[in-house]
Amino acid sequence: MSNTSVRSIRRGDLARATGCNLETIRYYEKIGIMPDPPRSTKGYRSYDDTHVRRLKFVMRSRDLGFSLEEVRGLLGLVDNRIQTCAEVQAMAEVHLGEVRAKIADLTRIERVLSETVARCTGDAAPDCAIIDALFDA
Amino acid sequence: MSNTSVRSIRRGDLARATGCNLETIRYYEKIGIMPDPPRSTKGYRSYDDTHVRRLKFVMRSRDLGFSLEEVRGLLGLVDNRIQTCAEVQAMAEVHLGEVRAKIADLTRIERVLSETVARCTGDAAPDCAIIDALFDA
DNA sequence: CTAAGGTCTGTAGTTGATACAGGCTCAAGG
DNA sequence: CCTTGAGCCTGTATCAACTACAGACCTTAG
Repeated sequence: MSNTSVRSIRRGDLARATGCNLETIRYYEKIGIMPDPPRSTKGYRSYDDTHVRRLKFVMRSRDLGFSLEEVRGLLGLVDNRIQTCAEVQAMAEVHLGEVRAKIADLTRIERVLSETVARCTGDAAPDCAIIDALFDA
Repeated sequence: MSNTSVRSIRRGDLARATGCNLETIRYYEKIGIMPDPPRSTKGYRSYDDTHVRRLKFVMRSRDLGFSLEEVRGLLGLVDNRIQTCAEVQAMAEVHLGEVRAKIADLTRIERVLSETVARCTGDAAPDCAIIDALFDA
C-alpha cells in the first residue's frame, strides 16, 4: 500500500487517484457528500489525503449498492459520531434485505427469460415464441 | 379468461384494466411506445382491446427487465414485422446475459455485506466494524 | 510566446417514470 | 336546471445519480 501523504492535488488528480469521474466529484460536493475543498488563489480546488480516503469510502459504499442518502448516513458516523454502530448495523441489514430481494427478483426474471428463449426457433420467420410468450403470459 | 371485447374506454379505465399508472400511459404515448389514441369530440383519449393488449405486453416486457428501447425493438416485430424471430432471440439473449451479470454482481455484494454485518457488534459505541470495512476494503 | 490541455462555472441531458397545477367536462343527485 | 365531485386535459417539475457540454480562464512545456 502506498501511504504517501498527499497534499494539494487538483480535481483531475483526485479523479485519477480514486477512479471517480471528474464531474462526479463536483456533483458530490454540490450535494454535500464531499466537503467544499480549499481553493488556490485562482480558484482551483485543492485536495489532500483526507479527500482521497473519503471519496474511496463513498465509492466503495456506492459499489455495494448503498444509495447516496444511505452513504450520507454512513458518513454521519465518520464525521460527527451522530450515529451509533447499532444504527449503522440496522441500516446495513435493511440494505442487505433489499439486495436479497433484488437477487430473488432477477432470479425469477432469469428463469422466465431463459425458458422463453429456449422455446424460440431462431429462424427468419416473422413469428416468434418470445413475442407470443410476452403477449400470453 | 375474459375476452370481452372492449371499445372506447378512457384513460382511467385502461389504467385499471392493466394495472399501469395513469400518467405512465400518457408518457408511453409521448415517447411512441403506445400509439396516439383516437379522441372524443371533446379531446378525451379513447382506447380499446388492442391498447389493453399492447400495454400489457409492454408492462410484461418491462417487468422482465427490458429497457424501453428494447421494448421498442420487440414492438417492431409486433407492428411492422421489421424484425425477424432470430433478431428478437438475439436481443433476448443479450438481455439474459445482462440479467445474469446483475445477479452475479448482486451476489458478490450480498456476500461482502453479510460478512461485514456479521462482524459488527451492534452496540452503542461510535466505532463500527462496517465503517472500518468500508474504509479499509 | 504560443499552443495544448487542465480547470472553472452554470446548465442540460440521461432513464423511466410520477406528480402537480389550473382549467375543462361529464354524470349523478337534488 | 343546477351543483358537486370525479375524471380528464395540458404543460411542466421532480426524482436518482450521474455525465456532458459550452465558453471562459489558467498553467505549463517547448
